Amino acid sequence: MKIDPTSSADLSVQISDAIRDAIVSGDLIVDERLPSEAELADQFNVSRPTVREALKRLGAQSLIRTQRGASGGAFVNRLSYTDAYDQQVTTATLLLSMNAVSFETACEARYALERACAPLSAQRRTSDHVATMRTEIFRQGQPGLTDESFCASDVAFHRALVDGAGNPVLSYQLAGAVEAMQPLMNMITFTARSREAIIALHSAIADAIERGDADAAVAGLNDLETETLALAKSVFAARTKKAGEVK
Amino acid sequence: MKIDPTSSADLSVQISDAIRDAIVSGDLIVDERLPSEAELADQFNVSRPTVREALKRLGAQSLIRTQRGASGGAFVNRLSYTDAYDQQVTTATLLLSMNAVSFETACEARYALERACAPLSAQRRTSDHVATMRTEIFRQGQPGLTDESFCASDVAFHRALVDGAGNPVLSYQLAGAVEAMQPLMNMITFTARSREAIIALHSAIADAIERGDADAAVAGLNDLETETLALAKSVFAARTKKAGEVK
DNA sequence: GAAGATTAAATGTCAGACTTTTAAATGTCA
DNA sequence: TGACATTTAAAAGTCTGACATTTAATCTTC
Repeated sequence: MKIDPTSSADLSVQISDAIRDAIVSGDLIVDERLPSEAELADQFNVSRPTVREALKRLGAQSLIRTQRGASGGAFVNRLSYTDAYDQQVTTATLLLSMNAVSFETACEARYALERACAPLSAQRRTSDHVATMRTEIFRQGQPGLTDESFCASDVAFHRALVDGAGNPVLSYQLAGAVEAMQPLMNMITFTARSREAIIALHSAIADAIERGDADAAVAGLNDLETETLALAKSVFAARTKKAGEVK
Repeated sequence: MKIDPTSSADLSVQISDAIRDAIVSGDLIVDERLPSEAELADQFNVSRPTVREALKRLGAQSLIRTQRGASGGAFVNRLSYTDAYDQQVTTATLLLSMNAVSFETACEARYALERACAPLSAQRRTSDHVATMRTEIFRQGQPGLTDESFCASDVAFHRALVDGAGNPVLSYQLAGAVEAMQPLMNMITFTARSREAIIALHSAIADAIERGDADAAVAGLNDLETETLALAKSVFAARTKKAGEVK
């Protein structure tokens, strides 16, 4: 690992890049301990704060973890599904909120991806997954549930559906699509009637998944997408009209 | 934005969390300038290096960007699709390589997701997308192409297919699934015959997309998945046998 | 008014010291 | 001998204060 002191790039960037490359290429293997900050500073011929800035950057991407105390230090981190999942969700959420992605676009992407999981889920889901879906459906029917809680339960329902496919890579990929939609969904007010409609569709989907009927599950997701889209459209239309009246 | 000096968490972590929350919640808006490092150090009652570490972490996640010089500083960054795309690809690649994900699992996830895009792509693809697919198919047929280049072209083909759906959120989500597979694909040696088979399937898919035939496109992807899986299985089997002989 | 020189503000870097955490080595006692 | 307390040292975390570098705005001069 070497850096180029004549390069215009910041030293700490060069250092974090060098270490990142070593990790990605496999030169540094999982759980291997990096030299201490002081040693790294020596090796790269920079000061310790500069090394630290580089390490912080790597830590932010879960590429390393640090431990204090004797026999502590920076260790190459095994990127767990949970870490990747979390990163994925925050990135997707920010992407959607910062780029004014339309409800339609996000919704389309989400349901397209979920339909991809449905056949696998119908085939492999365990009873646990079905139970979770049922539980969430029941929760969604409880009176007095806030819109936020309703949305959160909706996310949990869809996660169970996706996890039912039994493919962790798929679950990870879907994390962003499913969870990042929540802030957008939270902008919707659910009337008692629209909740009823959604719950009915959820039940149909859960039934299909339980009896291993892939086609019915896909069809159910299609219906749910149509319903969600129509609901959003009517809510936004009402809001625009109201804004016009106020003006 | 406040931090709790009695908390056991590292100060720089608390600071980066506080700023991150401010960005995610919308308290800080895109392109807004943060106070200078010295001012932040004052506000949080910490030293400048501590603030800098926090900022580096945020920079690593593309949440902020920094500029040197007068009227420089840290600015809230609009997370672009390209930034998100890149992050997604590196995370997915690392996740696969560090967790010994089987070829089958990754392959299944990838094709499931691609099949989700196919119908949309068949409906909306522009002539550009079709042209890209044709170009890559042609390239794949060139003699003397290395296995790596063949894989890279394969990725380009599939990206065009996905982009054809005209949904940037979908393209972003698929980035990880498509590109992270490449290192796994690179482990495969492609014989002339297996290349021929793949190219034929690619052509069939491109044809289907061009004439707007969603079902045929999905079927083509199915065939391609089967072919890829069989190919991988035979390659790995041959390798295992060879290793056994050597022993 | 435009080109160039100056200035000031901000990040980037350095050096060295101190604090806190933590595991391991050491010591003590039953 | 073995379990428990104590010491110790290594490492990350933090602070202070300084200097270097970059860059936009301002000032100066023609």
